[in-house]
Amino acid sequence: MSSSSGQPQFRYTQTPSKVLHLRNLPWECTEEELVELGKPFGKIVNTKRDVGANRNQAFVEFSDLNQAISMVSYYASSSEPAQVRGKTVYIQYSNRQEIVNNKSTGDIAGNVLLVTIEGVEAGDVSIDVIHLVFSAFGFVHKIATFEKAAGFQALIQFTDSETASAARNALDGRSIPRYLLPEHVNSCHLRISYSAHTDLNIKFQSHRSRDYTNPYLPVNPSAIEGTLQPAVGPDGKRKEPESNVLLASIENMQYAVTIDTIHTVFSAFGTVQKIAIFEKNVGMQALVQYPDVTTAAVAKEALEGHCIYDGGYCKLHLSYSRHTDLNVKAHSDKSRDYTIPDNSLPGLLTSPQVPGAPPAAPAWQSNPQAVSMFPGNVGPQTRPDGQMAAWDPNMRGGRSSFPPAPGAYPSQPYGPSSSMPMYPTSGAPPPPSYGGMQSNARPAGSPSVVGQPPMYY
DNA sequence: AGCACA
Repeated sequence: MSSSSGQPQFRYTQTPSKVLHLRNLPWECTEEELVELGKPFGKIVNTKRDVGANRNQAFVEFSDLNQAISMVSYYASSSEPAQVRGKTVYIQYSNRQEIVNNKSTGDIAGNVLLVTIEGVEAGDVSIDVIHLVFSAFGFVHKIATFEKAAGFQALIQFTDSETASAARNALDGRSIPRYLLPEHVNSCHLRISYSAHTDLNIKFQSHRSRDYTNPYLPVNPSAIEGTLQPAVGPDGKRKEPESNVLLASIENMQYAVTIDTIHTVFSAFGTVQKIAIFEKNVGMQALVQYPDVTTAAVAKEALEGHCIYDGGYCKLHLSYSRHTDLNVKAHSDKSRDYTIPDNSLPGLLTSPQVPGAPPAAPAWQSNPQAVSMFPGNVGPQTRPDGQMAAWDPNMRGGRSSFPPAPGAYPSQPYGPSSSMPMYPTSGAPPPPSYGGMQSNARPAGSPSVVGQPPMYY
């Protein structure tokens, strides 16, 4: 099994922030010590201590970004590390832009309620039911739901604390009416306190979050948030830390591009773990997860600006996603998780999973899904019956093309000689190793047609 | 030695 192999990945290239993340702090490091540490570089206006499982991390926020930059820069080049009580302290930019002190005990009335729904699974209570229940007390602006150790929780934003208080007083300790819940739910007590939030930051309408004040907010197709637009830093430059997950935008989509197409294309560079596709305006986007950043970087470099099909069709644009591990259904029309065996497709050539066996071989050695989903030589014009050829394990290296969805081709814009898609070599194994930094060299057997002129543009 | 509340 190759479930997201490796350790959690940390980003070493970080966007500057006036908030710094400090770790390896001594036990019970005081706020004064933190302020003292930052004093040579600027004014620390906020801190948050006792962060992390060991409570030995902290955040400090400078009044100005440049002060934070100077501190990070100083210790990056200093021979003496930052220290507190003689203990080396490791300093990085935080991945947030400000410290939010959440020392609310839940008793200070605010316009946002924190609702814990006891005794239910997250899937039992829909966001629409929550909305219905709490709308009885006033306009619900936003809802965000999440699962924590405490259980299924929701943040519910009202206009003001008076409305929130009314809802809290009426509903705390009560239950959601049974008729609004699945039959198997027996008890459903609400425990309500106040959140320290005043305005929730909802990025997408999804099954877990809603913004009722903004009907134009994009709908998130599969709860994959925050990856659709590359983030833009304060200076307007794209900040795009490397990631093992690529975001592929497909432009000029004259032909149908399926998950299988994506899988075949990207498998040329390594094991594809997961894929999610979704529509974006008129085009299409895909998130493609590799086991590691290096593989993703190679694929990104090799594929950027190239076309899946000859003739400038289905041009790929790659960027790094902020995701590192996609949360997708194993086998739906919009997603695949190749890291878990798919038993729903009998006849699919899946290598037997022996307990304790070494992880699956790299994609170029054995990629059953990719190969099996691409029976060879099934081209748009090559099968008059329009049927997919049966999978033939011996059919390796043959040219194949992607059978388009019926009606996907409004016309045949070019002749047979040029109609060969670019990535049909499902059976032609790429070289055993792509480890060498061949930079611009396209790996043999990677998306290109054997015996055809190169079709990269 | 690795990020706070989704």
